[in-house]
Amino acid sequence: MGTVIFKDVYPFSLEQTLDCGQSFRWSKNDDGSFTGVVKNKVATVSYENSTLTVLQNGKADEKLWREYFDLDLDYGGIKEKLSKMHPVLEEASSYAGGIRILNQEPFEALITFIISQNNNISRIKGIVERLCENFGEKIDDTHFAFPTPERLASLSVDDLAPIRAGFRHRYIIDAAKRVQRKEIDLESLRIKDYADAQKELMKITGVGVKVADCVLLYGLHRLESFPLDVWMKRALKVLFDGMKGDEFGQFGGIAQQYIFHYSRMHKELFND
DNA sequence: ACCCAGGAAATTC
DNA sequence: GAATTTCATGGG
Repeated sequence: MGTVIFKDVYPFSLEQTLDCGQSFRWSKNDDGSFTGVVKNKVATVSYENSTLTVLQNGKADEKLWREYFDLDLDYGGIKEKLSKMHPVLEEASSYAGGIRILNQEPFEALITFIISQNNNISRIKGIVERLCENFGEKIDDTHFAFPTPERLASLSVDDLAPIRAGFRHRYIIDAAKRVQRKEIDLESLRIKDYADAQKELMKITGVGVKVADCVLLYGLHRLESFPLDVWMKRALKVLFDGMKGDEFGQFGGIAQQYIFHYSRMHKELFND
């Protein structure tokens, strides 16, 4: 077992970061810590007094967790900037300001957000769990790595029946095959022109604008991405007087997460 | 039973 | 080409 400790981590909230619909692989423990799988590591993460502690299997990997939790970015400063843009964003930033945009693996982000379409978060988690149990490498008794593109590309649509993702099965296979054949190089999308990167992802059957934006934000750390789902469309209309997603600037993705979390926790704002 | 879900493809107008 | 319907499944 390895332990990694990060001090003076602020602003930060495990709950807001790991249970806000950007990753589907973390579960909360009774003591407030979270346990999940990143790459081939099982980790239990806790946060107290501005100290983030990661307990993982294998050798302590400081760099991995620093990147995963985006600890080198100045969220305090970004929060301040965003707060000046709009009064409701100031409110949302103050409410959900502990969120970090995770650096998830691009392929995992691609597949999980394909699964997310026309679906609800609790069911998405179940499907992703079954996907890993069935096709991911076993790490310990109860934890499995996310399946590789090669493994998923080797499957037929029917092989995915046990995960019960319905019409999305063929989308998952198509995505895995394109990545495995290197028709799509996910890493190259980190620096590509945003519209081109979007277009590239949308070659995959089952990937439209919204899923592409999520992959770019959560898998490739394109912080200007502003995914528009049903919640966000509602929020922009009701709370932001019809503002458009591209009006939030280079850290729009962070603003989007603040607004998404704030809106989900304040459903009463949308009872018209 | 019903409605909806971090949408996108397929069909119809 | 734009608007509507369909797609599988199950949480609430």
